Amino acid sequence: MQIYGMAGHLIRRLNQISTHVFSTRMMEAGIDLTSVQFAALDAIRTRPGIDQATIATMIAYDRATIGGVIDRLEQKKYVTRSISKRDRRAREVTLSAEGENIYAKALPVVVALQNEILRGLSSSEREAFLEFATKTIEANSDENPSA
Amino acid sequence: MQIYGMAGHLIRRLNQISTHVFSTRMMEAGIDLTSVQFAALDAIRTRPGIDQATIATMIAYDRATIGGVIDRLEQKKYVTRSISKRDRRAREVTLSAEGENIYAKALPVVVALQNEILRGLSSSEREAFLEFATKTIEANSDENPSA
DNA sequence: CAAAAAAGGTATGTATACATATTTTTTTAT
DNA sequence: ATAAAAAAATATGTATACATACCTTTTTTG
Repeated sequence: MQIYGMAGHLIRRLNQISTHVFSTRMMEAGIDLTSVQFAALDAIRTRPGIDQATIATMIAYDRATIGGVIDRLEQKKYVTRSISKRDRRAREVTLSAEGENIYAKALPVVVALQNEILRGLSSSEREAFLEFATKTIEANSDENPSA
Repeated sequence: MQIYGMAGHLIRRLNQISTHVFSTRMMEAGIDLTSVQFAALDAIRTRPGIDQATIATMIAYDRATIGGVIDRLEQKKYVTRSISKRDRRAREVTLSAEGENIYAKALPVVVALQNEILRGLSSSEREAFLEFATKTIEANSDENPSA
């Protein structure tokens, strides 16, 4: 087993843990949202009437995935979708009242669970970790803006 | 947008970058392996005749996912699967000659791309990052051995 | 302005990723 | 030794995740 100490393996495990903490805490709070769905709600809330391609860019996903995510948010009545009058290719997505409610309910839970993900690190270590992560992401975006 | 600085979001982006670098470099090298498939080959190579549940535990996946991964490795002729004589529930998985070859071809590529993922960090920062990641994973495994 | 390029969305296909249920087989407990 | 519990696979269902192709609409360009 040569892979245990590799960056790729460790990062995948971190993401696995992060996702697990997220779903556990949301479930406990009685909130039916995945982390992508929450991120999408967050983007839509910031820019009401946003189109799907912009949501995808903002939260770093591809259009196809976001299409499916918005489908499910629409099914749950958290967002509404309508064809834009300015650009008939685009769908304008907006939070419903239920969407605002679930977002307000979820936000404190989501904020609280962030430190839980990094449990095991001290405050200063957490800060350093997040800084290294940010730097890594920036470096890779510079190299490959499409990724 | 409240999510940009959150641990969960940054970790997902890291994983996205990591996966992207992995597939790009493997593709360039003419190797048809995903990161999970490589991890599985690595585990099988370490313990020839290993069963799927043990593979899953070693590389931190669930059995259902690994079942599909082994299916695809078998289709590509990189592994062989047979019912264990000691335990007829279990499938003994072993690398084929082609599997050994592709592993040998892939390993240097995989090793080389690890630092590329963390480009943007200095050597000492890379080391610190990997240490923080390891610590985080350990802390979460202690809290939740099943995760 | 008409052809070409680009952009938004959807469709399709592949590969995770994991929860839950089911089947088969083995192990444990009485 | 037998019923019960546990374990290994597989099956099923849901949700990413992303590449590629396609359709429609808009923008750009000659």
